[in-house]
Amino acid sequence: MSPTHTEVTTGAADLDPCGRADHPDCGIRDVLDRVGDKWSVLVVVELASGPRRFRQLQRAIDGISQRMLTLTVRRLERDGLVLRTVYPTVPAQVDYRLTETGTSLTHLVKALADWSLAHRDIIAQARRAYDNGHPDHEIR
Amino acid sequence: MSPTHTEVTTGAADLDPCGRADHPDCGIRDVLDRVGDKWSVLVVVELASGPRRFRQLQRAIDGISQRMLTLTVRRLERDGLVLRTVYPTVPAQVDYRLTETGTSLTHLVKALADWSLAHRDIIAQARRAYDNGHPDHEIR
DNA sequence: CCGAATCCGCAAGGATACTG
DNA sequence: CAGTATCCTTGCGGATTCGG
Repeated sequence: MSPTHTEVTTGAADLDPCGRADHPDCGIRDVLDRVGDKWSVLVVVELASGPRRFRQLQRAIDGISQRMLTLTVRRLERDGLVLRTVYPTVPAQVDYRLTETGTSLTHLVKALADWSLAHRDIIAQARRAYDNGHPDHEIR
Repeated sequence: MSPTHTEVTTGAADLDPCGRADHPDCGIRDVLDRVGDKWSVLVVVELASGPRRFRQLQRAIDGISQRMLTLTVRRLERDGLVLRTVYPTVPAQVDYRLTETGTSLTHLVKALADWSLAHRDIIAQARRAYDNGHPDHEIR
């Protein structure tokens, strides 16, 4: 019981990821709604190495279906992250490449990958510890 | 602007978000599977401002249900990103705070938020252009 | 106040078949 | 090759109720 806990504000906005000290849902939801899905980031990663054609992408991204690749790449195109170019050859030939905006995203993705690799062991260890301490508890 | 498109493949691996030049699915899937869900990042954001109790989190994060807050916070705890402390008062009182690992994530989240804000207008514009050029096409 | 447990709708995503 | 169309399963997540 600590009724005098005061407000937690304490002017401690130094670590606030948002620009504001209060809690607007920032633009974070936007990014996540855009590339937080199952495949978008992987497409961006693949395209970061250079332009790719449809089948190339599908082969490179393990487990993706044509349907999901189509949807994913269409959404990225719509948001202006990917440029889609159709060559009127026969059979049809299409290539995808990152736009300037899309390329700017790759730096973030790299940072994410770096973070993941840097903490994967610690996280795995934390999981084992948790699961060990909560034998019967099912969380996932 | 892209007057001289040049080859993005200047030696190939310079922009590769992964550590490797080839295409392993890096650790990106790991991060996204962990915090790519609907609420995790928002919880991290809120906790970045300091420790919070359950109800505080729920009130701060607009629209989240107790169920989702519980699940989210439990997963974060399991992964060692959040520390959960129970005070044996009555009624029960619990607070959540970021661990070192969790705090290290906030920097990434901030970068994400920054990117989002910096590109939101361009992306919105790209969308309008796309939707304008594809009137009847339904992508979302 | 802090949850766990249950029910349930809905949308994401996989599999398959077909077209240009 | 590069998609489109259709069906169908899975599980996320919301609403509600009950317990400590």
